[in-house]
Amino acid sequence: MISNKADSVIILDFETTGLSPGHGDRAIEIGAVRIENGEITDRFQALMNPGRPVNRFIEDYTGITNSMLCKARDCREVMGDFADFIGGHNLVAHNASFDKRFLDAELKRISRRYSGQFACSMLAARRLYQDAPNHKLSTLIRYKNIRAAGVFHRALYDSEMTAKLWLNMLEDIQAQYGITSIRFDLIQKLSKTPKYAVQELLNRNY
DNA sequence: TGCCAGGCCCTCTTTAGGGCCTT
Repeated sequence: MISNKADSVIILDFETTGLSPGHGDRAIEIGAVRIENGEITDRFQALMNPGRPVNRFIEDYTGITNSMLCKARDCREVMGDFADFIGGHNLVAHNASFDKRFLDAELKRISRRYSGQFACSMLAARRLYQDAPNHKLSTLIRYKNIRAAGVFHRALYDSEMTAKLWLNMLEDIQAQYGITSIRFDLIQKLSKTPKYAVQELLNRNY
């Protein structure tokens, strides 16, 4: 088991009506896990009613139907609970720029904020696993031989898979570079480091 | 009815364009 500051985080995933909150898209499901000391210690999952129907593509892509969303709680209620769940934790998502846009937009609607920093598992994986076929979440799970027993594109399952990938990355950094206490900002710095400079960054033992 | 984004990265770059990722 690993124990360091970088893995005391909330790992989250949104399912949404589309790609852009700036063009009116809304969240329809939030899933998240809390990781502490290398283990999942808490979970959050909720569907939320966006106030309008989702299109057929989203129903097929996520398995979340309009019938399910009609019975779901309002986005405002769910996001209020989720803001309480994340508290002041640092946050991780796969392609974090996407989830951050929706988190910011939904919390703005209820005048809530968060104080944690975001890290992106996809950007970090692009540096660490440069030989992977691609850096989609499902591909990286297979690439790392992580046990998967569920269906991708549901928020809680994707957040759990992202959490397992995140822990694998921390273990790989620890094993390959001997960094015993991996700080969250090292992962953020790694994500912005050019590929050719990754080895140098990690060899510095931060 | 059809279409709509945005951040990051790479390169045949930087006075730009296109692919990757997310739903």
